[in-house]
Amino acid sequence: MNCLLGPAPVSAGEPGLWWALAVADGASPEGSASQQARPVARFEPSQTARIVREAPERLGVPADRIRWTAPNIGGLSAAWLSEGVRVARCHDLALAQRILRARPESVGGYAPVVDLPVEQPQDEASSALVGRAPAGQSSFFDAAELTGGPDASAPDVLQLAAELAAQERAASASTHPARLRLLLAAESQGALIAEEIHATGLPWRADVHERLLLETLGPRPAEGERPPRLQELAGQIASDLGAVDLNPDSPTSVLRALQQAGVQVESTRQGELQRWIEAGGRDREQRRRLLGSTLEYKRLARLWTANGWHWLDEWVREDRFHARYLVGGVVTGRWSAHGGGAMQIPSAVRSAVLADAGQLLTVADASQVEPRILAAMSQDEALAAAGSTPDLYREVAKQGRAAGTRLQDRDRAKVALLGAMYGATTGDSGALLPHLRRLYPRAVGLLERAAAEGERGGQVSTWLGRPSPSPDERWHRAVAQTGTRQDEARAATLRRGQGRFTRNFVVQGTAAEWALCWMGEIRRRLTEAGLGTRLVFFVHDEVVLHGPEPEAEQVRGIVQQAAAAAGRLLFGAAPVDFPLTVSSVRCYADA
DNA sequence: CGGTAGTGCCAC
DNA sequence: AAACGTGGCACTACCG
Repeated sequence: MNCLLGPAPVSAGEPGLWWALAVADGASPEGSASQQARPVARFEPSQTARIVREAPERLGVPADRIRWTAPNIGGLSAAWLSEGVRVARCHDLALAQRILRARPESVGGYAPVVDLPVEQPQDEASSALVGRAPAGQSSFFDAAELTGGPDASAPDVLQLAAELAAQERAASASTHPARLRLLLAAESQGALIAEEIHATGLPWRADVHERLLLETLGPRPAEGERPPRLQELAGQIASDLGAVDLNPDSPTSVLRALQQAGVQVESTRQGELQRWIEAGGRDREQRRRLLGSTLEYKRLARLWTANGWHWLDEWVREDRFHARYLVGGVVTGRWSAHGGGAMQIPSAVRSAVLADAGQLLTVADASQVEPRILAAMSQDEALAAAGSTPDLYREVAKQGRAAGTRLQDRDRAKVALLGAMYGATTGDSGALLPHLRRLYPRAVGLLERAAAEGERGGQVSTWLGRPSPSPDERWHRAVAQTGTRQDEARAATLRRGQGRFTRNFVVQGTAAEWALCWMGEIRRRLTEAGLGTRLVFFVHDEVVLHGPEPEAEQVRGIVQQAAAAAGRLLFGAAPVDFPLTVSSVRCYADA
């Protein structure tokens, strides 16, 4: 049972009111969506949480059978959460539309009934405004509030019903309807999860973080000044390199000073400086001493600027870091994060992530997801066999040795596989590719077909059916331009680049789908078990949960079962395992 | 002066 | 300097 939420139709003459519309499951016959729909409530848009609470009784349906349907569910969910209301299932019409319209011809020529752009979650400033307004409004209603007067262009609930029907027809018309429906459900569930993670927040001890900063950088400096330790290092660099007016924050300035001091590098990157030191032979120690202060400055300056006092002021409130995720924010379907750099919390500050008293953090990290995904997608039996062991790379090396290839050890196996998925052509991984192809023709074949499609300018899809974006008009023009040798070189470079993108897209995107299903399964199981433990953080293939210590053992089991269930959801009787590293700890840094 | 490209580093 | 995928973010240098 779908329950649609949206503005009353203009014809009803109820401006400013919303309706809840019950729509039976399954694709409705064309054009009859509104006839099958039954209005079950009319209410102020600030009352959606109440409507959600009352719905099971009004509809005579258990709460977990109701699929709440609206564009940008995240905005609604934020209001529901603030009133302690959590829903089991939803369908986000905007997120679904973004997936379906990316390649209409593969979903029966889907055309949106109404345009439903995916909205960014509000930043802190505008959510403060929303905080003064009655809770429970959808984001487009907020927009109307802020600009004064109702938004006449906001689609009404009957239009939304027609859109839902169009989306269901599109899913049915796709090559793999069940997979696409799973993707739309998982993406929608993601919107709920992202909002819940944001609302709950990752435990973050500001005092511990501040002590760390004090110990490594010295006391907090006045605004516009460097911390003492960095100031000291700046002086040290200047004297080591014999450059008086050196600005250590300016790569140009540092590079000039380095070159004048006889350091033969082309950039100031850490890796290149390290390589120069290592290349020093007998002089290595001397070189290390010469660049020591520069390298140390870079390390500490990064901590200061990215996760220093400013970051703490801005992003940590009452010992919680509230990560803002954008579901499907990356073209591949990965989540991105907005604000606070949630997807790049460096290991250096994870010691400030500490469970509350009596609680534990359960941290689960999925190992080697992408090669396992590749094995499952390509149904490459040999790679799948490697993927059914805890260390896929080690097993690949074993098979490589047995077959007499150059994939002799774990490191080479890893470099070869990662290189194949990224489209490396040079160096070790390029040289190992033929060996990998010999061992795993189906897996490498899948990657090479995806790359070829990209080079042609075509689209590829993930396992569940998320299409890659088409290259834009400029790309096509540039690729068609082959008048001169330079044109041809440029066209070839662009084609290869697009090929690398589509090659990686299928694997990265399918891995993101697995992770989405994993989290969805975790969420469902936590709810069904009635636990107080919550998801509080997510980074691509890692989840963090926070909850009462006595629940931890059960939670570890749930996280494990959810990973296996995600594998089965995507690939059926999964030919590969998705092993996790799971631990329950007081401190994130100890996981 | 604000916008933006370039640089470099963090995460996966 | 690019090579080998996806991002965010902070800083400098430069441009209109």
